[in-house]
Amino acid sequence: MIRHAQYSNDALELVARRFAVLAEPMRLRLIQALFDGEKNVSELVEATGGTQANVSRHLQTLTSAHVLGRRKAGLQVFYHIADPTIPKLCNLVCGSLEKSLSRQVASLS
Amino acid sequence: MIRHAQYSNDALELVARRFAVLAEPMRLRLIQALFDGEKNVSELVEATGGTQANVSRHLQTLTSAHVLGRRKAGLQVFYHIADPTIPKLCNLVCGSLEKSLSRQVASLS
DNA sequence: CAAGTATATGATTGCTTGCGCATATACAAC
DNA sequence: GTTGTATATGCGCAAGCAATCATATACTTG
Repeated sequence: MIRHAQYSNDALELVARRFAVLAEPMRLRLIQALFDGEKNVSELVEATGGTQANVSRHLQTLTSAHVLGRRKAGLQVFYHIADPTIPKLCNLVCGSLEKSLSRQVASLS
Repeated sequence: MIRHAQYSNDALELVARRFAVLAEPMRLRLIQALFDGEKNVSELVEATGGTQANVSRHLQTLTSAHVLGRRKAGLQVFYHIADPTIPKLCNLVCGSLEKSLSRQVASLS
Protein backbone atom coordinates (compact mmCIF):
# COMPACT_ATOMS: atom_id res chain seq x y z
CA MET A 1 0.00 0.00 0.00
CA ILE A 2 1.22 3.48 -0.88
CA ARG A 3 -0.93 5.49 1.49
CA HIS A 4 -0.52 4.44 5.09
CA ALA A 5 -3.52 4.03 7.35
CA GLN A 6 -3.89 6.63 10.09
CA TYR A 7 -4.83 5.14 13.42
CA SER A 8 -6.83 6.83 16.16
CA ASN A 9 -5.51 7.44 19.64
CA ASP A 10 -7.50 4.49 20.95
CA ALA A 11 -6.06 2.20 18.29
CA LEU A 12 -2.52 3.35 19.02
CA GLU A 13 -3.16 2.73 22.70
CA LEU A 14 -4.06 -0.87 21.88
CA VAL A 15 -0.97 -1.30 19.74
CA ALA A 16 1.18 0.17 22.51
CA ARG A 17 -0.30 -2.21 25.07
CA ARG A 18 0.40 -5.06 22.71
CA PHE A 19 4.04 -4.11 22.45
CA ALA A 20 4.20 -3.57 26.22
CA VAL A 21 3.12 -7.16 26.80
CA LEU A 22 6.16 -8.27 24.80
CA ALA A 23 8.49 -5.81 26.54
CA GLU A 24 9.46 -8.01 29.49
CA PRO A 25 12.32 -10.54 29.37
CA MET A 26 10.49 -13.05 31.55
CA ARG A 27 7.48 -13.02 29.25
CA LEU A 28 9.75 -13.46 26.24
CA ARG A 29 11.36 -16.43 27.99
CA LEU A 30 7.93 -17.95 28.49
CA ILE A 31 7.03 -17.38 24.85
CA GLN A 32 10.34 -18.86 23.77
CA ALA A 33 9.77 -21.91 25.96
CA LEU A 34 6.43 -22.45 24.22
CA PHE A 35 7.80 -22.24 20.68
CA ASP A 36 7.99 -26.01 20.39
CA GLY A 37 4.61 -26.82 21.89
CA GLU A 38 2.47 -26.45 24.99
CA LYS A 39 3.80 -26.78 28.53
CA ASN A 40 2.22 -26.70 31.98
CA VAL A 41 3.12 -24.16 34.63
CA SER A 42 5.61 -26.35 36.47
CA GLU A 43 7.50 -27.03 33.26
CA LEU A 44 7.55 -23.30 32.50
CA VAL A 45 8.80 -22.51 35.99
CA GLU A 46 11.69 -24.90 35.46
CA ALA A 47 12.37 -23.73 31.89
CA THR A 48 12.53 -20.05 32.82
CA GLY A 49 14.07 -20.28 36.28
CA GLY A 50 11.45 -17.97 37.78
CA THR A 51 9.33 -18.40 40.89
CA GLN A 52 5.95 -20.06 40.57
CA ALA A 53 4.07 -16.91 41.61
CA ASN A 54 5.88 -14.70 39.14
CA VAL A 55 5.51 -17.14 36.26
CA SER A 56 1.82 -17.47 37.00
CA ARG A 57 1.35 -13.70 36.95
CA HIS A 58 3.13 -13.30 33.62
CA LEU A 59 1.11 -16.16 32.18
CA GLN A 60 -2.03 -14.32 33.18
CA THR A 61 -0.79 -11.16 31.49
CA LEU A 62 0.02 -13.03 28.30
CA THR A 63 -3.26 -14.94 28.33
CA SER A 64 -5.50 -11.94 28.89
CA ALA A 65 -3.68 -10.27 26.00
CA HIS A 66 -4.61 -13.29 23.85
CA VAL A 67 -0.96 -14.03 23.22
CA LEU A 68 -1.24 -17.41 24.96
CA GLY A 69 -4.09 -19.88 25.36
CA ARG A 70 -4.95 -22.08 28.38
CA ARG A 71 -6.00 -25.71 28.64
CA LYS A 72 -6.85 -27.21 31.99
CA ALA A 73 -6.19 -30.91 32.58
CA GLY A 74 -6.91 -31.96 36.12
CA LEU A 75 -4.60 -30.15 38.47
CA GLN A 76 -2.40 -28.88 35.70
CA VAL A 77 -2.84 -26.01 33.28
CA PHE A 78 -1.17 -26.13 29.89
CA TYR A 79 -0.30 -22.98 27.99
CA HIS A 80 0.38 -22.56 24.28
CA ILE A 81 1.03 -19.72 21.84
CA ALA A 82 -2.38 -18.60 20.59
CA ASP A 83 -1.37 -15.72 18.32
CA PRO A 84 0.56 -16.87 15.23
CA THR A 85 1.99 -13.41 14.68
CA ILE A 86 4.05 -13.63 17.87
CA PRO A 87 6.88 -15.72 16.43
CA LYS A 88 6.95 -13.47 13.37
CA LEU A 89 7.24 -10.39 15.56
CA CYS A 90 10.10 -11.91 17.55
CA ASN A 91 11.92 -12.97 14.41
CA LEU A 92 11.57 -9.52 12.88
CA VAL A 93 12.95 -7.83 15.97
CA CYS A 94 15.77 -10.34 16.40
CA GLY A 95 16.80 -9.95 12.78
CA SER A 96 16.78 -6.20 13.04
CA LEU A 97 18.82 -6.29 16.24
CA GLU A 98 21.38 -8.63 14.75
CA LYS A 99 21.83 -6.29 11.79
CA SER A 100 22.11 -3.28 14.05
CA LEU A 101 24.63 -4.97 16.33
CA SER A 102 26.77 -6.27 13.50
CA ARG A 103 26.90 -2.74 12.09
CA GLN A 104 28.07 -1.47 15.46
CA VAL A 105 30.73 -4.17 15.61
CA ALA A 106 31.88 -3.37 12.08
CA SER A 107 32.14 0.32 12.92
CA LEU A 108 34.69 -0.49 15.60
CA SER A 109 37.35 -1.51 13.11
CA MET B 1 12.98 -23.37 10.27
CA ILE B 2 11.78 -26.28 12.35
CA ARG B 3 14.00 -25.84 15.36
CA HIS B 4 13.69 -22.43 16.98
CA ALA B 5 16.74 -20.50 18.09
CA GLN B 6 17.20 -20.21 21.85
CA TYR B 7 18.18 -16.74 22.94
CA SER B 8 20.25 -15.84 25.98
CA ASN B 9 19.00 -13.63 28.78
CA ASP B 10 21.02 -10.73 27.41
CA ALA B 11 19.51 -11.16 23.97
CA LEU B 12 15.99 -11.32 25.37
CA GLU B 13 16.71 -8.17 27.34
CA LEU B 14 17.58 -6.41 24.09
CA VAL B 15 14.42 -7.68 22.42
CA ALA B 16 12.36 -6.56 25.38
CA ARG B 17 13.86 -3.07 25.27
CA ARG B 18 13.10 -2.92 21.59
CA PHE B 19 9.45 -3.72 22.21
CA ALA B 20 9.37 -1.25 25.11
CA VAL B 21 10.42 1.56 22.80
CA LEU B 22 7.34 0.83 20.70
CA ALA B 23 5.07 0.50 23.73
CA GLU B 24 4.11 4.18 24.07
CA PRO B 25 1.22 5.78 22.18
CA MET B 26 3.04 9.07 21.70
CA ARG B 27 6.03 7.32 20.15
CA LEU B 28 3.70 5.38 17.86
CA ARG B 29 2.09 8.66 16.84
CA LEU B 30 5.51 10.03 15.97
CA ILE B 31 6.37 6.94 13.96
CA GLN B 32 3.03 7.12 12.19
CA ALA B 33 3.59 10.78 11.36
CA LEU B 34 6.90 9.82 9.74
CA PHE B 35 5.49 7.03 7.57
CA ASP B 36 5.24 9.33 4.56
CA GLY B 37 8.65 10.95 4.91
CA GLU B 38 10.84 13.02 7.19
CA LYS B 39 9.55 15.90 9.33
CA ASN B 40 11.16 18.43 11.64
CA VAL B 41 10.33 18.72 15.32
CA SER B 42 7.84 21.55 14.95
CA GLU B 43 5.89 19.61 12.35
CA LEU B 44 5.89 16.57 14.62
CA VAL B 45 4.67 18.66 17.56
CA GLU B 46 1.75 19.84 15.47
CA ALA B 47 1.04 16.41 13.97
CA THR B 48 0.94 14.66 17.35
CA GLY B 49 -0.56 17.38 19.52
CA GLY B 50 2.11 16.97 22.19
CA THR B 51 4.26 19.57 23.89
CA GLN B 52 7.62 20.42 22.37
CA ALA B 53 9.52 19.11 25.38
CA ASN B 54 7.72 15.79 25.41
CA VAL B 55 8.05 15.27 21.67
CA SER B 56 11.74 16.03 21.87
CA ARG B 57 12.22 13.49 24.65
CA HIS B 58 10.43 10.75 22.76
CA LEU B 59 12.39 11.55 19.63
CA GLN B 60 15.57 11.06 21.62
CA THR B 61 14.35 7.70 22.88
CA LEU B 62 13.46 6.57 19.36
CA THR B 63 16.72 7.85 17.91
CA SER B 64 19.01 6.26 20.47
CA ALA B 65 17.17 3.00 19.83
CA HIS B 66 18.04 3.39 16.14
CA VAL B 67 14.37 3.43 15.22
CA LEU B 68 14.63 6.98 13.85
CA GLY B 69 17.47 8.93 12.24
CA ARG B 70 18.35 12.64 12.60
CA ARG B 71 19.35 15.23 10.05
CA LYS B 72 20.23 18.76 11.15
CA ALA B 73 19.53 21.63 8.78
CA GLY B 74 20.28 25.00 10.30
CA LEU B 75 17.97 25.57 13.24
CA GLN B 76 15.79 22.63 12.42
CA VAL B 77 16.24 18.91 12.96
CA PHE B 78 14.55 16.47 10.63
CA TYR B 79 13.68 12.94 11.73
CA HIS B 80 12.94 9.90 9.59
CA ILE B 81 12.29 6.21 10.10
CA ALA B 82 15.68 4.51 10.04
CA ASP B 83 14.67 0.91 10.69
CA PRO B 84 12.68 -0.62 7.81
CA THR B 85 11.28 -3.34 10.06
CA ILE B 86 9.28 -0.79 12.06
CA PRO B 87 6.39 -0.45 9.58
CA LYS B 88 6.29 -4.23 9.24
CA LEU B 89 6.06 -4.64 13.01
CA CYS B 90 3.25 -2.13 13.27
CA ASN B 91 1.34 -3.73 10.40
CA LEU B 92 1.70 -7.18 11.96
CA VAL B 93 0.38 -5.99 15.30
CA CYS B 94 -2.43 -3.97 13.77
CA GLY B 95 -3.55 -6.91 11.65
CA SER B 96 -3.47 -9.23 14.64
CA LEU B 97 -5.45 -6.76 16.75
CA GLU B 98 -8.07 -6.30 14.04
CA LYS B 99 -8.56 -10.05 13.83
CA SER B 100 -8.77 -10.37 17.59
CA LEU B 101 -11.25 -7.53 17.91
CA SER B 102 -13.47 -8.74 15.09
CA ARG B 103 -13.62 -12.14 16.78
CA GLN B 104 -14.68 -10.48 20.00
CA VAL B 105 -17.38 -8.54 18.15
CA ALA B 106 -18.60 -11.70 16.44
CA SER B 107 -18.80 -13.53 19.75
CA LEU B 108 -21.31 -10.96 21.02
CA SER B 109 -24.05 -12.13 18.65
C1' DC C 1 -14.10 -36.13 55.27
C1' DA C 2 -8.52 -34.93 55.42
C1' DA C 3 -4.12 -34.40 53.15
C1' DG C 4 -1.36 -33.30 49.32
C1' DT C 5 -0.28 -31.12 44.85
C1' DA C 6 -0.75 -27.52 41.10
C1' DT C 7 -1.91 -23.03 40.18
C1' DA C 8 -3.70 -18.39 41.19
C1' DT C 9 -4.06 -14.07 43.83
C1' DG C 10 -4.00 -10.25 47.58
C1' DA C 11 -0.76 -7.04 49.62
C1' DT C 12 3.54 -4.70 49.80
C1' DT C 13 7.78 -2.69 48.13
C1' DG C 14 10.91 -0.63 45.01
C1' DC C 15 12.06 0.72 40.48
C1' DT C 16 11.13 2.70 36.18
C1' DT C 17 9.18 6.10 33.20
C1' DG C 18 6.03 9.50 31.10
C1' DC C 19 4.73 14.26 31.72
C1' DG C 20 5.02 19.34 32.76
C1' DC C 21 7.60 23.32 33.93
C1' DA C 22 11.40 25.97 33.49
C1' DT C 23 15.74 26.63 31.52
C1' DA C 24 19.66 25.65 28.56
C1' DT C 25 21.86 25.04 24.08
C1' DA C 26 22.40 25.81 19.13
C1' DC C 27 21.96 28.49 15.30
C1' DA C 28 20.32 32.51 12.33
C1' DA C 29 19.50 37.35 11.37
C1' DC C 30 20.54 41.89 12.15
C1' DG D 1 27.74 41.79 19.92
C1' DT D 2 21.87 41.35 20.73
C1' DT D 3 17.63 39.34 19.65
C1' DG D 4 14.74 35.70 18.13
C1' DT D 5 13.64 30.94 16.85
C1' DA D 6 14.16 25.79 17.04
C1' DT D 7 15.38 22.09 19.76
C1' DA D 8 17.18 19.75 23.89
C1' DT D 9 17.57 18.86 28.89
C1' DG D 10 17.61 19.06 34.29
C1' DC D 11 14.26 18.47 37.87
C1' DG D 12 10.20 16.91 40.50
C1' DC D 13 6.07 14.40 40.70
C1' DA D 14 2.85 10.79 39.99
C1' DA D 15 1.38 6.52 37.86
C1' DG D 16 2.40 1.91 36.40
C1' DC D 17 4.37 -2.43 36.98
C1' DA D 18 7.50 -6.38 38.14
C1' DA D 19 9.12 -9.14 42.00
C1' DT D 20 8.38 -11.30 46.52
C1' DC D 21 5.94 -13.33 50.36
C1' DA D 22 2.16 -15.40 52.15
C1' DT D 23 -2.15 -17.25 51.43
C1' DA D 24 -6.13 -18.84 48.77
C1' DT D 25 -8.39 -21.70 45.31
C1' DA D 26 -8.95 -25.92 42.62
C1' DC D 27 -8.44 -30.51 42.01
C1' DT D 28 -6.98 -35.44 43.17
C1' DT D 29 -6.30 -39.30 46.16
C1' DG D 30 -7.26 -42.10 49.97
